[in-house]
Amino acid sequence: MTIINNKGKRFRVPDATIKRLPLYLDKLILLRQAGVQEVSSRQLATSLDIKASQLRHDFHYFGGFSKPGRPYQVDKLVPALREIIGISEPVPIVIAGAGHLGQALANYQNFEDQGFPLMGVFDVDPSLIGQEMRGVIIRPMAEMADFIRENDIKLGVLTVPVQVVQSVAEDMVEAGVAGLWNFAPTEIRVREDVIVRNERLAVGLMCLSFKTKRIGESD
Amino acid sequence: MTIINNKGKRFRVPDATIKRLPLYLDKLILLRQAGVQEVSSRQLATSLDIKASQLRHDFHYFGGFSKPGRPYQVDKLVPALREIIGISEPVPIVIAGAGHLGQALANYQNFEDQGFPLMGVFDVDPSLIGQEMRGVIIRPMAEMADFIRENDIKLGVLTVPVQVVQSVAEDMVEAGVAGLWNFAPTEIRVREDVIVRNERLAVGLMCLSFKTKRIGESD
DNA sequence: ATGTATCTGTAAAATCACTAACAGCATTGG
DNA sequence: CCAATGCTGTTAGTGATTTTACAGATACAT
Repeated sequence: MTIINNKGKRFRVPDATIKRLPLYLDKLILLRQAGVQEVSSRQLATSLDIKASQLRHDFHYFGGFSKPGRPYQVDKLVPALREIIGISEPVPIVIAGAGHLGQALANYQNFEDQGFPLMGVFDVDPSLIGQEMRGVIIRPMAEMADFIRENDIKLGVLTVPVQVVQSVAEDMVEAGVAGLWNFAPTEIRVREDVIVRNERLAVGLMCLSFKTKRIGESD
Repeated sequence: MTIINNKGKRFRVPDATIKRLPLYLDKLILLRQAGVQEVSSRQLATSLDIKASQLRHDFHYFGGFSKPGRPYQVDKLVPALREIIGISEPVPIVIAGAGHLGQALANYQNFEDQGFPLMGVFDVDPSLIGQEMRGVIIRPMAEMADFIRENDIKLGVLTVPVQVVQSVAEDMVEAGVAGLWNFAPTEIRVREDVIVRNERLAVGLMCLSFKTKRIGESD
């Protein structure tokens, strides 16, 4: 139910396919780091717990990822998927909140590898300000808005306490951010053209627990 | 495509519905914390970006969550969903790796609220061992296996570096864990009756970035 | 009381997604 | 050069999910 335009043309691609593209890309980047050059639809699919035919079906919407008879080439596929997903250019991010979670995310090498360089980290705690993480210095929260404007940052990560997340989110939006990644366990209200992704970690735990209790049940 | 048994009876419930139940529960727990007592299908659904009819359809598989004409009662719904998901009893967890991410998760009050009390945190770093977080003391990694056995822990969280995650995962499985929540950006191989959930945070960032670039496009 | 608005439960219809199957290309080994 | 193998691209068929639509219940205001 989604439309993609590639060089002016318009395709209609199922939502379910769109949702899988980032999974493919993530896995392919891991493979590339491991030095793998070629991967068949079966290899890639089974490692993601889907059928090979589905993967080929997904790729078929975009076409030309490989020649018939030859497996996919990781080096070709990664940029192609990045292009489709819309992250062929690096997408810089900032993090608000340099607590444990903020620092954990800031130290997560993978974001950089996946095309999301960390440009700034902000906090109100004077004992944190000035510390450096991966070459990024923690700055006072008061400087965040200007920094976002000056560097044209479009994605903001919220790892601040739940009490202040609404206000920080508003600052970010005001400064021009187009997407918010919210780790606080609460809803935030912003302009409706701003995309909010609420990361509810507890939901992951529930799914995991659910599955462990159904081992061996008939289907 | 999944079968649920409730008091001896067997129902057939779509996977898609099952996947939404934890989202409902998470949201309802937030509402309960906010003091909300009643919620209509529309209110609950729109806050989760789905149609109200779908929510009612989902609940219909289990039945009896409300009387026709009256909205759902949060206090009734929360335990009912916990029961269905299989987490009506608290599910204790342990965390391996007390780095930033491990500490962030350990300090996440919400897990406790959602029925996943943290029983132990383990690390190899002597400077961390002995520190206390939310009443839980960081212990030496060497004690983890025995602790898991003695306390019959079934869920393990892996926030250790990628180089050692495979080995730590094996220790956990050996000690009796049934589910692993892996935050390391790599695949882990374990007995096939053990459930592994790979938390790929970068995938979330990709989805978010993707959406921000399609604002206003037709459908 | 009675009308109105709001709500859920439910079944049927419409939409969407997945899978199986196979044609045809590429490579390898004899 | 030919057969065997492994691979993708593609389509048609099947299965699953979502949406629509509405009946019947409840509460509230007048």
